[in-house]
Amino acid sequence: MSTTPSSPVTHADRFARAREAQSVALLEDYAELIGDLHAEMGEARVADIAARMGVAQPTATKAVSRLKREGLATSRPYRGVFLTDTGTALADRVRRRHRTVVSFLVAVGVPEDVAELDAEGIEHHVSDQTLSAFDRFLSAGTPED
Amino acid sequence: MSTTPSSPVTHADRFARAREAQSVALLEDYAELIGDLHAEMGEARVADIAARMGVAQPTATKAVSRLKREGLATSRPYRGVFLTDTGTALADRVRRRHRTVVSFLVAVGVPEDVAELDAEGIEHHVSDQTLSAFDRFLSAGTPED
DNA sequence: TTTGAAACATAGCCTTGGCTATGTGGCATG
DNA sequence: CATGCCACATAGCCAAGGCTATGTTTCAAA
Repeated sequence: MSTTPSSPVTHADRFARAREAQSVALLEDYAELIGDLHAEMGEARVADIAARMGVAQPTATKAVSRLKREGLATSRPYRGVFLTDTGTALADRVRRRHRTVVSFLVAVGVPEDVAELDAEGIEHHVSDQTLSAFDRFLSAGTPED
Repeated sequence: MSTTPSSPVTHADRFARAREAQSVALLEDYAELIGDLHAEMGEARVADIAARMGVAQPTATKAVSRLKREGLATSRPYRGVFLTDTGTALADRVRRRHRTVVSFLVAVGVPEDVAELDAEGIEHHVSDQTLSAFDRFLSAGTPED
């Protein structure tokens, strides 16, 4: 009664969604990073992935396995890691979303370094609809751009 | 140039912080929920906690154990769960932050239901500085309030 | 061509946060 | 006052995402 049981979206639903988002967050980050490494140095080595993510090398290896299992990346032993088309699309989408979130936070008065820090966590929970709102806010706020 | 590698705050640092935030996120949610249940029904039973969080009952029990271990809650077997002063303070802080985030999202054009959904994940990654910016934005945007 | 260091893989362990199945305590009701 | 049901606890399992320690490849340099 107190929880408006007739509501289509329950408290529990929201938590379930947040849990879901969190479970794909790391995959998104790894995919984006691999894309960045390819752009910056022409290839993505496990050692570089580990260094950039701030994790031990076996942790990066395990993450790559998960990416492969999800169809986002490919790799052969002792060679670099490559994104599949799906993985590349994901990386691009994540990168764009990240930039939008950071720009948006800065636009509403968050210091750049703080925006960069917070965006890393926030971005994974920003739905398409919210992202659109951010985009609209940005284009409305910078007509002289 | 896209990732400003010369920055004192590295890519890895940001991920570490996001990981940190995620590890306390659930504790925050459980604490807030227990506070809500006390406010709504005078007590917080494990069964209600589980139902609201959308998890099985043993999962809620385990979460309560963690809360107790962290000094946020107390409980005796087969009795309700109670927040400590620290837990209450945390719950209040989380609740206020949640409301601010939702209000802010709505203020920038996100539909209410979507704001509610996204806030559940976003709020845990909003730093004090970013929260202040949201507050400032809200008071600036509603001078007639 | 050998070899040694760096890069990578693998094994095995931990914690967290889910789950199901099953044991136990508390309390209302017959 | 007995007993059955519901609430809760406990045991044991799983996957994810960390870690260290230790094999295995690769490659460049001697």
